[in-house]
Amino acid sequence: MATLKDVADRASVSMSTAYQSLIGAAEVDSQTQAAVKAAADSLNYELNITIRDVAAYAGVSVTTVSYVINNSPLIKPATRQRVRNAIRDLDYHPNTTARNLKANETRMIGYAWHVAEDPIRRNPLLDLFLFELAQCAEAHGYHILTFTQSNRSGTKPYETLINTNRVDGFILSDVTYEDPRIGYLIERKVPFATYGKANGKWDFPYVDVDGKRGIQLAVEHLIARGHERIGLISWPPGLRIGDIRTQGYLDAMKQNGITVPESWIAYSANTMEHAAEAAQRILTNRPKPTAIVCANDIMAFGAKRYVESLGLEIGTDVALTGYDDTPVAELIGLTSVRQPIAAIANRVIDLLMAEMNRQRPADHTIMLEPSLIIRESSANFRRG
Amino acid sequence: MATLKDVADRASVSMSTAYQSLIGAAEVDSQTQAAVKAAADSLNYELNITIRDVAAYAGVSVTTVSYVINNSPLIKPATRQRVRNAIRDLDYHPNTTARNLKANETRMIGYAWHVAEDPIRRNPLLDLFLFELAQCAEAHGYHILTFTQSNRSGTKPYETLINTNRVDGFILSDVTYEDPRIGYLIERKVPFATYGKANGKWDFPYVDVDGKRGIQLAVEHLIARGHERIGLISWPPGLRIGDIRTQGYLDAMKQNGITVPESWIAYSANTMEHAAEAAQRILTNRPKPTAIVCANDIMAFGAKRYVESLGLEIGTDVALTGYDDTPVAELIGLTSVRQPIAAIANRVIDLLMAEMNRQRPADHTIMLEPSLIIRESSANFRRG
DNA sequence: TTGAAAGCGCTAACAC
DNA sequence: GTGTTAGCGCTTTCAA
Repeated sequence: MATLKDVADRASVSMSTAYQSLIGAAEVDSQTQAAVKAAADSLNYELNITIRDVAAYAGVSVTTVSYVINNSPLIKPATRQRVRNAIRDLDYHPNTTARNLKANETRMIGYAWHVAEDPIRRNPLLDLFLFELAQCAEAHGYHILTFTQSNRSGTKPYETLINTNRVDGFILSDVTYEDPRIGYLIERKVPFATYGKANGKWDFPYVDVDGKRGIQLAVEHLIARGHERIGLISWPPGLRIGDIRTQGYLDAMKQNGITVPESWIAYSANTMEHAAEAAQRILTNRPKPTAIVCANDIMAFGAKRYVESLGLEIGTDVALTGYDDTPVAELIGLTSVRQPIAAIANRVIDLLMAEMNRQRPADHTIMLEPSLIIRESSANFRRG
Repeated sequence: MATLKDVADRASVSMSTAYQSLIGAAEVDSQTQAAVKAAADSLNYELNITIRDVAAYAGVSVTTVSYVINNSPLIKPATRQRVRNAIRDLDYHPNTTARNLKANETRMIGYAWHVAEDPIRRNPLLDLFLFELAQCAEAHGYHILTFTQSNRSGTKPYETLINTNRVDGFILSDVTYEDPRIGYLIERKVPFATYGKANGKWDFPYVDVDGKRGIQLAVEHLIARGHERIGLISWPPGLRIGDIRTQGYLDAMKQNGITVPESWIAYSANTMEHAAEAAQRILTNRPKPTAIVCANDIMAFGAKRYVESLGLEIGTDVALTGYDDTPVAELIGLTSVRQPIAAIANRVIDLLMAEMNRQRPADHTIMLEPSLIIRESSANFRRG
């Protein structure tokens, strides 16, 4: 392949003129432009500025240009300036692929989220999380490659991406207790960091949010508002996240000296209908509970439906809290526990960056605090 | 850098044994393993199977291996099989970066969505859309690079990605009337396809959903249910998408011989509060409208709030329809217009693939049909 | 039908 | 401080 210099030489113009001509700049008269274009054609040259063009333009070697690009302190200021000017004049941008080949890296981070067949198990916070993730990654010179992963695909998509050198590392979310991806990535020695903790047997960097604390915030808020008979709707025992939230409720109640009869707790599948039934079971207690804490926003929504079907008012007759602070919580004025999405993304990227530099910090398991967003659903308690 | 063959020679074992030893296979006795590892160490070799290792293992040249990888018909079946075995035995995977450098492509597609400061303008369907996008791209051997783009960033992020050879093309969504990204990409001759139409002056491939038709579906459904006095809540005129939906309503009413007084139409900003006020304005008409069509789900939610505050029942006293079929619509039983997300993603990727092969089909502007998801909010009409 | 070798654009050891 | 040059792993022309 010919270079820009070859074209310039053949057309008997400066490299600058050749470049200007090829980009069709108005500064160059049309006759010269035509001559240069003819020269380029005859050499079968297509405009594509490389490090060699910059070197030729600046009258230095490619090494020098490379050093300038990479901010090496070796280069004399005058030379550096000359190269910088060349880079500017030719609008040069280093080719990432070539760099990556040389460095054997991609500066790409793989991320997949779960798409369940169950439509209710969607990912309402994906837009926020992914945006933050991408932003943090970009701040470190990386980009996010989003790929697909069905429920049954296991480690396959990860394998492929690693084997074809598509990514340097991964961010995982929706981590399960015995997540096969974690074992696999550890074995393959591929850097990764997760949002969510696993079983504790593996040692790997993760960020988690204190789910116990989240529920405690909700319970304590209700107690402060004067509630004492507080029910709980949560997932049936066995699910890590559900167990943690249930425990948070039990702990908070105990700490406040409230004895919880079994009938204040109702387990529910993750649908409005089941949650509505769960609310019904709780509210048949006498005396009737005045508040219900829910393990997520969907369940809270179901509970709300049931309460309103009784002709009672949410926030006044029965207080309600959710979890996750999904858009629906804002919409229906539901007090909900918010996870610090931006902070999670930041920290998990930080952890991954450390992994990729093969320097795992001592504190590579990070626990973040949730916060309670108070809305109308728990605002005004009319003491019965 | 030494090759696997060098290591095998130094340890006086076969390449197969050398490979097995280095991956720590149980089949190789520990003494041999140690010897091979020592040889690798002394050569400063790190296991990394390249096309040259495969060639050496199969006793052919790299050219032959390359041909096999790329399914060239030139290779004799026996040779092909030998190479295939070598690839299998060494678990070889071609390095994508090297291929990309050679081919001057990345097999990456850039995609960014809008993240507005306004939290209500979130992207509740991103999880679906992005998943479908990634899936279709992967079927073509491409991956999605998600990057960030604030409201004010204009074409900058696109520029950077192009200049650094990060992507081969783009998918755009949230396209505005005079979207600067479109002009820029056309000028730079970078392949792209959009979800959403622009002003019509530019010629580029896009997929759009017939918004007029969507509203018509809603109106016709309501009329079929016996409604005649049907109001509309939409964005104030001037927004492309809003204007289309408003027009859909006007057309459908006209086609059904219903004259629409101005007071049946209320414009609203995209919040529940404004939509509630809009609903109020509509419902002060006498005789009172029995149904309200909304330009999106958020507005429908606001309208629902107002209707219920009147002690009226949605679906029985006042029918309501939304648009977008966001998760909230399902949750509250809102009849809503659904865009065919999977089909959109499929078609837009198809269009982009064609662009990247520099072969734009004649039908490169595609209009897809929405569908109406009927739920309780328009289910039972009690004729006044 | 297969192989030798040039080269994609870049980095960095080594030489001067 | 700067230049020469050998690769990174792959594809592909040209030759045999």
